[in-house]
Amino acid sequence: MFRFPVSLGGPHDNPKQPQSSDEQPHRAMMDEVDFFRSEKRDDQNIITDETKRVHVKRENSRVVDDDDRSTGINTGLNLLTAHTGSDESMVDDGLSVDMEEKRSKIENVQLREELKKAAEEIQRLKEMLSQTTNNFNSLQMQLVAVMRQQEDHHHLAMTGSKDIANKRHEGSEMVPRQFIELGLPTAEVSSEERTTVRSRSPPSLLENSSSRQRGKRLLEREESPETQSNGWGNPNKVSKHNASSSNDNVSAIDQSTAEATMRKARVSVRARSEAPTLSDGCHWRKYGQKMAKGNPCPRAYFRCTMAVGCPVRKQVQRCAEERSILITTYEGNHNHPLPPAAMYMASTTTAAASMLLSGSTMSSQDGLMNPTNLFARTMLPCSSSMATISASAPFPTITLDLTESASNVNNQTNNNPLMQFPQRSGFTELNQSGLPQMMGQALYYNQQQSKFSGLQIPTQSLNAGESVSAATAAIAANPNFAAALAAALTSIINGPNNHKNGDSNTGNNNVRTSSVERQ
DNA sequence: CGTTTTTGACCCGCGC
DNA sequence: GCGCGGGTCAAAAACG
Repeated sequence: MFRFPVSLGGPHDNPKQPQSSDEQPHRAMMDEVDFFRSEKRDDQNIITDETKRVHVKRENSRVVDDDDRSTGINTGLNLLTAHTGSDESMVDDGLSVDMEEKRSKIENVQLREELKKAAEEIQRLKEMLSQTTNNFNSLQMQLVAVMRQQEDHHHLAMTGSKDIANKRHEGSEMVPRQFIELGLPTAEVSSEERTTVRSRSPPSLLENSSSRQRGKRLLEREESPETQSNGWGNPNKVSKHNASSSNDNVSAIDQSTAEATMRKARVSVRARSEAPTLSDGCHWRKYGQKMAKGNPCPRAYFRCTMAVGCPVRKQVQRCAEERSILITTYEGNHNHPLPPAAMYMASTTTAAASMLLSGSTMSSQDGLMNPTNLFARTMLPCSSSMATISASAPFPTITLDLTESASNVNNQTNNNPLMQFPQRSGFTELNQSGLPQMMGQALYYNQQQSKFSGLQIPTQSLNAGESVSAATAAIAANPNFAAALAAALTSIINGPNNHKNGDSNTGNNNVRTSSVERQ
């Protein structure tokens, strides 16, 4: 049902990648074998280029025969295509020096290079996965919006009246507004609709906040880094300039408004930690510290420094009542690839922000029906103390309370699928910052599912790792790519210590089919 | 020497 | 209008 045009482009743009990643194990193994058997071949070999090539092929075929006689054809193909270069260099070294020591060193260097390549490949796949996840979330939000629109139309048709015509008009507005606010292409939006959105959307965004002017000011501030690629400098001048010339560049304003709005949604994480900050995989630069009223502990302000102009910020403050509790508030979405550890947290903020903002941008007439409340209704019954949503705050905020005792957490996770993943990933250790993101993923999934299943809390739900794996499986038509990506996903999600979830790969198909069935 | 942290100043919105 | 509080800036200091 979903398509992933952006992410699918990655692997297919580089058709070598799946192949190379697929070949890594073979290559390493072959090289080892070559190393131990090299002396015979060196004696037999002749130095001309042609015979070198011939030798390489024979060498590889020998190895294949020794290792796996039944599948000689396939492995032979792999070796012919991928091993020629390294083997040739090895032969050259053996001929020029003829010392096993040196060859072994070269072998080691080659193996390290290959490992490095493999690591880079994995890293690239992880980044692609991160992007895919974000795109997936955005698409999910679009789907929710469309379904909401359909629901509204259905409801309005049931209670047909004159007022309903007006409401329907609002409902038809809603979707394009939603699309725009998500920062997605507005090609589907007609110019007429865009005009409506232009004139009405910004106020509607702020109506839900407690202070319209405050929101307006923040909106102006937050526009500047988005419209200017230079980052956060001189927000006031830029915003004023933008405000004065806003009539000229409507789409830019819409885009910046959407992104600024996205940035306003916050995900707050309460966790016990003796460390000054929660290590979440990102690079942060502290840009300020303030003594907040009512709290003897200072509040520190950080911004992401992994990319120039990244709008993500976080606030760190210790709880006044209990100093061991660290409250970390994330705001915004990263505009750059992330390492896996950071991807977890970033995806949380993205998903949570998407939920909150979709809620805040839905029509205000159906308060409890918006995704934010779907989120609440999905999450809170399971663990009311684990996640709370603050709608009265100036910014919509999801608070994840991770300070519960381990026993409580375990008890809850037994019945709460949302907590399965954190529990698995050892989230009780605060430095394992995977949980919030996993929460976000799982929450998002559940929110969507609850939407699809008639707003019921799913009794059988996907955990975050499975959801990601499911998306991966849905994306990857190429079996090689799927295998490589699944391996990478498993390593990302489960971490190095958790191999018992190796069967999650086998569960991917089930997850995918079940999720597809739901759709 | 480049990067990060510290810290006082500043800006802005809000309430009185 | 004024003070307060939250948030940010930017120069200086500290650090690696």
